[in-house]
This record gives sequence, structure tokens and C-alpha cells, in this order.
Amino acid sequence: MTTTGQGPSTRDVDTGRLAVLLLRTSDAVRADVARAVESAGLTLPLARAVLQLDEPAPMRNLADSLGCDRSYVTGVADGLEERGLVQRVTGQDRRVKLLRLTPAGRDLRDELLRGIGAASHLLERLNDAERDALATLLSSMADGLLPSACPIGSADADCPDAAGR
Amino acid sequence: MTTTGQGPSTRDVDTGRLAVLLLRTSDAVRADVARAVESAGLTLPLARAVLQLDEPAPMRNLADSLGCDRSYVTGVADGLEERGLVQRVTGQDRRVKLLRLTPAGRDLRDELLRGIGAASHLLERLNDAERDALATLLSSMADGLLPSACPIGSADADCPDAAGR
DNA sequence: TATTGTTATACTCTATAACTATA
DNA sequence: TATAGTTATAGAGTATAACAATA
Repeated sequence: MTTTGQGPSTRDVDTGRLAVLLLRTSDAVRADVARAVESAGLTLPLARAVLQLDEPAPMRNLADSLGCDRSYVTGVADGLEERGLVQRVTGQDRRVKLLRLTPAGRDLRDELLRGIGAASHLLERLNDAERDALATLLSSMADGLLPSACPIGSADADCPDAAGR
Repeated sequence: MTTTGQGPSTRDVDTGRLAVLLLRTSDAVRADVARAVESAGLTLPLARAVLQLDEPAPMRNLADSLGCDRSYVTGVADGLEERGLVQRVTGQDRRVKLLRLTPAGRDLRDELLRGIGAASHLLERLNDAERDALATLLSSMADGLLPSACPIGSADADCPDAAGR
């Protein structure tokens, strides 16, 4: 794939092609995931929030890890609360609200993971070794992206000084 | 990454996690790409259309390969035509309109690829071998997705019976 | 009758700005 | 003064349905 030795900035062009290929592939995966998620009665954004909530997290944290604005998380939390999937829990810092999965929310999260896996047709084209390789590569890239919940060892329960903020 | 031997449907769960990781990573790449594209004066959808148009393609084909509706491509084509990046060319089947990059369009496409490559910070974390591996994996997955332009050897210029339709 | 591209319209996702309550 | 969450609103992206021209 990497076309070698064709002058300057060729490397950027190759990287550009790789980025475009990644977008194209991920769009198809996204469509697979969206189908699985909708058949579980959720929209994609709501589902992604549920999948992010392995641990209770301040809404602000969720906004960061979802890459969206705080205001958007309000609506997401409303939707999830209506469905009985999360609870808002006031933090020690009383400005903060943590989102915590209910038992129903945890069940749905597990079901979502299975459903998404079963519906991911594009990933089915890879054998076990290839999946491992892909996971490793993506992890290298994603390393450093903001994590879902609180950084380990945060001084108090509401993780006051999360990575970089 | 693949947690082995923990009961049934564990494989689906692992696949689900991989799909979620892919979405998360691709979102970050998308953000990188969007920045590069905007600094070239285009929106992301317009840019993706330009990048898809290595060869002139019927609008319907572009809709398929972009994974969107025909009606949306009308607006995309309008935007690109306004900027002098593409021309609409009536096909042999006179219902069909091909989108063809102008010289300015081709120049911009090349510039976009360079700009995107230079702005893809996440991909910069991979060395050459890792990029090749990623490209290979993504290609395996994307193989079979509808191609941008006409399938090679289409009977007449407007590729009447494109893959599967 | 079926298909291409177009138009008009509406919906979903998401951000911006201003507000409140804490800190 | 700065930050967390909320509200109201606006914008981007995209689809749906009905239509004209062509096959």
C-alpha cells in the first residue's frame, strides 16, 4: 500500500489515502452497529454512551470521551434515564452529576456488545489473528484519547483533575 | 485482546468491543480529516466526493459508494460545481449524469490527500510497517464495498449494471 | 413500468450562547 | 472568578416522497 520513493510528500499522500480508507471502512461498520443498536431500541449516540459507562462517570467526562459538548450529554442522559438505563448521582462536588448504569443498563450494555458483534459483518471477514492485529493497531492509535470514566486514583470520587483539563 | 474460552457468545462480545474501538478511533481520525478539509475550504462530504472521483462516475454510483441517497448527491454536485471542481456530463443513457473532476478539481484532490495525511495525527503514531498492516486489514474488510466509479469493463460508458443493482 | 436526477421538506445529530448553582 | 450541568435555539448533514425525463 505504501508507494515508496516517488518524491517528496508522497508519504503524506499515502497517509491521506489510509485515512480515507479508514473513514470508508468505519462508515460501513457504523452502519452495522447502528442496525444492531436500533434493534435493541436505542439510537447510536445513546448506545455509545451506555458502552462508555463501564464505571460511573461525571457527565463532563462522558462529553470528553464521546467527543461532544456538555450540553449534548444532557439530552443523552435524559434519554437514558427515561429508559431506566442510568441514574444521575450527585457527586461530592455538588455541581457534578455522575451517570451510573442501573442493573437494566448493565444488562443492556452486555446485550449490546453481543448484538454489535453478531451484526459486524465487515469484521467477520477477519480471522482471529487479524482481529488481534487490528485491535492492537487501533489501540496504539487510540492510546491517549480520553478514557470513559475517572482516571484511576483520582483524589476524590468526582475525579477533579481528569487528564489534561 | 481476544479473551479466550470464557463461554458462549464471548467471541461476539469481543467482536463488539473491537467494533466500538474502531468507531472511537475513526471518530478521532474523522476530526483530523475534517480540520484539514475545512482549511482547504470544503466541507467533509464535499471533500469525500472529490476524493471518490478518481474516475468520472454517474451520480447514482457516487451515492452508492458514499452510502447516501441520490437526492443528497444533487446538493453535493451543486456545491462542487459552484466551486468549479466538477462538471456534470450527460451520459449515453441520457437520464444519467456523470460527475467529472475539472483540472482544478484534480489539483484540489491531490492537495486534499496531502493535507489530510499531514493532519492525521493518530495515524502518525504508527510506523511504516504498522501502516501497511492497517491498510491491508482495512482493505480486506472494505473489499466488496461498492467502488467509486464504474466497474471495469462496463458494457457502455454509463456502467449500466453496476455491482449488484 | 422502472430508473436517473431533482425539488421540497422534515428529521436527527450536534454545537453555541446564555443561565443556575455551586466552588 | 471559574466550572458542571441545563435550556433554548440554530445549524449541518441526511433522508423521504413526489416529480420530470428517459429508458
